Amino acid sequence: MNGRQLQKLGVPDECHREAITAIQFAISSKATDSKRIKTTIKQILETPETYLADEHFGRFAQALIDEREFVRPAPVKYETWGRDGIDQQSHYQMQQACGVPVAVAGALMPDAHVGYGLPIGGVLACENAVIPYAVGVDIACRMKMSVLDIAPDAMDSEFNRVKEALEGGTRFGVGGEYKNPMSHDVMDADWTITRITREKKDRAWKQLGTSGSGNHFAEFGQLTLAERDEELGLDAGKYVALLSHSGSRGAGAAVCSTYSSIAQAALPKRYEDLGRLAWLDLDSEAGQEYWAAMNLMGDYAAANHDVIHRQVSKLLGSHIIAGVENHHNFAWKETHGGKEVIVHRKGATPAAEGELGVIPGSMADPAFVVRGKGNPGSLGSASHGAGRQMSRTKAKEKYSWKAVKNDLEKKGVRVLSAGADEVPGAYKDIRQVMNEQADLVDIVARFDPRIVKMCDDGSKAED
DNA sequence: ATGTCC
Repeated sequence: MNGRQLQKLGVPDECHREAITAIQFAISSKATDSKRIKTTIKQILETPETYLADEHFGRFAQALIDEREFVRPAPVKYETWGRDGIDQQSHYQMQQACGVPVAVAGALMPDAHVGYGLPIGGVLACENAVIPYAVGVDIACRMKMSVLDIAPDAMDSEFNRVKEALEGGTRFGVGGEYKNPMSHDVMDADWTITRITREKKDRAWKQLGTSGSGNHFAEFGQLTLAERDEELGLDAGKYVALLSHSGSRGAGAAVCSTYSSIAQAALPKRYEDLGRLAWLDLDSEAGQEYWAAMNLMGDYAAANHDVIHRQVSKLLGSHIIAGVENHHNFAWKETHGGKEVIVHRKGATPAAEGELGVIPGSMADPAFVVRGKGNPGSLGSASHGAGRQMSRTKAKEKYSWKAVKNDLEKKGVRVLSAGADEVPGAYKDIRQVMNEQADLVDIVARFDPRIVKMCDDGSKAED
């Protein structure tokens, strides 16, 4: 008897394996034959309780009862920051994520918006399991800020030199790569830990020092500290800083899709609707592979920013005197409520007590260097930006890039290239978002963008 | 956010 025949008889998919085992056992021990088996199965389906002690069909009967009694665990509760600015669809996604059977806690950040699987701005803690799409496509998408030893007025008086350093120090575009790859220790790491990292190593090497597309950027701006910060090692004052937003590029995306496909194929039938929220048990082979690959992508993304900063500062003939950096698409083993859990932050900044991070606004609005407060409700997290208030398509319809560019120049922000879908008006107000998460982070310093480089989408930044 | 084979 095959799966199709079992299905026709009304045997639930979840019990097919037990049914087939039982039938084979019963036929081989001559307790039944292929002519009578249909009738037997029908009888068991009617009253499984009476077959529990049956030598051949007991386990099948138990599986049927378990299946009938199964109820999904209720979704775990999650706290939301900035409730008014978050759409219903993001809440729907977060609720569904909280219904994943391995989920133990969740939180939604004030910049939340819809994503694949877990919303962007979503934080989800799971027990001994990892969800590739709760880390995100761009594994270890992250921020890095370097404070340079040059005077703030250089961004005006030596604009061309600064501009050339920015343009020469990184590269944008989906397939963006270098013909002659940069050198970095991360390429000496073991990339054979998984098939996909082994296959993508060469491309990853060529993509070292690149910025990608979408909301990624590299920019110069003025960093302002109202008072000295010991950890940063900076006195109160104004500085020039380089801020970059990039991730693990093609290699990270390949790791995500490879392991989410494995997870989705293994999704139990009763959880089929969870789709991209499919998880991998950390004790499974695939789970361990993903974890190792994710961590390699973390090191690689950090190296990617390292190369960008090294190149830009070298071209400028400057030195790095201080810095802050953090992943905002990643999963960590952490202890919350006395229990070790896997905390996924997808578009969320780690904000444990005392932890430094960078939260960007938009090209016209400040980024903030923040220090975490370790709020247990957000699982020690904060937003990773202002969050979109408008889709990319809508932003392109509503705004004329030329007008926006002129407006920005009046505000003292020079955009070397960008897409019309990244206009400041497409984002929520970062100051309001910061107010909404005042119980998650303290502001340490403010960074005002001055010279901005993003991926050109075709709608020219140059007139 | 990425990159083009089911």
